[in-house]
Amino acid sequence: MTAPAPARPRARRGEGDRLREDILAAAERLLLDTGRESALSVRAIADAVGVSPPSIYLHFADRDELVLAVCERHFQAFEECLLAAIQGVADPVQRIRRMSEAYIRFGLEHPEPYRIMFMGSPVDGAEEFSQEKLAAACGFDHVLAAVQEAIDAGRFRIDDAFLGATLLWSTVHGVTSLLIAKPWFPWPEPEVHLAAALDLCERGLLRLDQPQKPEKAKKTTKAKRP
Amino acid sequence: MTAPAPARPRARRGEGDRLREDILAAAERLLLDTGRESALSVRAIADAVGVSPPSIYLHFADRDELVLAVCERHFQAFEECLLAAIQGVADPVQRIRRMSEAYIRFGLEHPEPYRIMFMGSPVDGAEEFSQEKLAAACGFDHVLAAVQEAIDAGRFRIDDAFLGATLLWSTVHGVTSLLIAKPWFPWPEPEVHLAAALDLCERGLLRLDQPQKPEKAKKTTKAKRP
DNA sequence: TGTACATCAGTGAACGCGCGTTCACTGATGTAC
DNA sequence: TGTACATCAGTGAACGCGCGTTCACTGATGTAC
Repeated sequence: MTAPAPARPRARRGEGDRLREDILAAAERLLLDTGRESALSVRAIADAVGVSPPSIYLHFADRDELVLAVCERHFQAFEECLLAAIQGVADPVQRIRRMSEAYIRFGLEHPEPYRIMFMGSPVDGAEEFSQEKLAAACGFDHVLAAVQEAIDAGRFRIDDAFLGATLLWSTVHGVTSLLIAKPWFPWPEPEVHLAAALDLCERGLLRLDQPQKPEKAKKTTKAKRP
Repeated sequence: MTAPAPARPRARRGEGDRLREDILAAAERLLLDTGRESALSVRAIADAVGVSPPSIYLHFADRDELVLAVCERHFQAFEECLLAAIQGVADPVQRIRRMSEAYIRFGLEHPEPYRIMFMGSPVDGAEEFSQEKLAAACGFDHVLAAVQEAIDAGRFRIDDAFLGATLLWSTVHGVTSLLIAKPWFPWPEPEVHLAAALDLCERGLLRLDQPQKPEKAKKTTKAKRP
C-alpha cells in the first residue's frame, strides 16, 4: 500500500522550490489514497516524495503549516469547481441548483478533503482558516448573490438573503456530509437524494392546500392523495 | 487541565465490575472536557480514574472496544433524549419539529459525542455501528413513522416516507454539524436557524405563485414584494 | 477457632512503535578572481 | 583557463515523547477443612 520510496533525484541549482510542489502533490495524493488526515505524517510524505524527512523542513516550518497548505489547495480547487458550474448561467435559482450539484459532486469525489475542510475540529488551525476563506471556498458569496437576486426578482418567499444562503449551505452540507460519514446507510441514489433535497428547499414538504400552522387544526382535512 | 490522579481505592471482592463503570464514566467526561476523541488514550483514562493503565485491560480487550462502549452510551442517551421530546405529542408534524429541536439541542450540548457518532470516519468500528443501531440512535425510525403518518393524513406533498425522513435527517444534521464544525461563522441564532430550516423543509423557498420550473420562464413575472 | 489456599483486583516496569523535530554533515554546482 | 569558495539542496543519525499492550508480580479477602 505505502510504496517504499521512488528515490527522487536532487533538483538543480535554482530549482529548490520544485520540492515544495512535489511535497504538496504527494501529500494531496496521500490524503486521497488513504482517506485519513492522520496519514499525513512528515515521514510518510517524505517517503512518498522519495526524500528524507528533514527535507520537509526546508519548505515548511512544521507539520501544521504543511497540512494547512494542503487544505488551502483544496479550498481553491473547491471554489474553482463551484465557479465553473455557474459559468454563463443567468437564472439565479438555476445557479443555486448548479452550485449545489457541483458542491455535492466535489464532496463525494474528494471525501477526505471535504471532511477536513467542513467536518473537522475547529481547533486545529482555526485562525488560519478565517471566516472569509471558508466563505469563499464553499461559494457562499455566490450563493448569497444568487439568493439576493432571486429575492429581488420576487422569486423567494423569504426576504433575508443571508439566512437563505445559510439554509441552502446547511441543506447541501447535510446531504454531502451524511453521505460521506455514513456510506453504508441505504441512501437514495445521490442524484435522487440531492434533487429531492433541493426540491425540498424550493417547495417544502407540506401540501400547498394545508394550513401552515398544523397544531391549530389537527387532522381536520383528510385530503385524498393524488 | 489534566488532573494528576485522584487515587482510587481498590474495589471489594465481588465488586470488580464497578471499575468498568468508572472507566466508562471517566472516558465520557474526558471526551466532553477535551472535546477530542484522541484525548481518549488508555493512559489518560486510567489517570482520570485513578488507576494504572493495565487495569483497563481487565474490562476491555483493547482501546477500540472501550471507545465503542463510550459511543454506545452516547447513542443510547441520544435516543432517549429524542424519545423524551415526543412523549405524548400526537400530531406527526409537531412530533417532527420536537424531535428536530431535541436533535440539535443534543448536538450542541454534546458536540464531541455528536462528532464521533455522525461526523467521524466510517472506517473505525464500521461493523460495530451497524445501520440499525445508527437508525435507532438518531431517531430515524420515529421520524419515519411520523412522516408516514403525515403522508397518510394527506399533510405532505411527497409520498415516499423513507425519502422524507432521510431529507429531514439531512437537513437537521446539516444545521447541527455546521454549527459544531464552524462555530465562529456568523450563524443566525440557533433557534432562528433551526426554525428557519424546519420552515424551509415544510414550506420551501419559492413563492407559491411562481412557476415551479423557473428555467422555462426566466424573470418573466417580476412580482413585487409585500 | 485456626490455618492453608484459591481467587480477586489490581500494579510496576518494560516492550516496541511511529511520531515531530534537530543537528551536524555532505556533495554537487555556480561564481569571483 | 584554473582554482578557491560560497551556496544550494539536500542527508543520516539521533533526541525525546506518548502511545497501546504485555508480563510477571502483589497483597487483600473470602473459603474449605
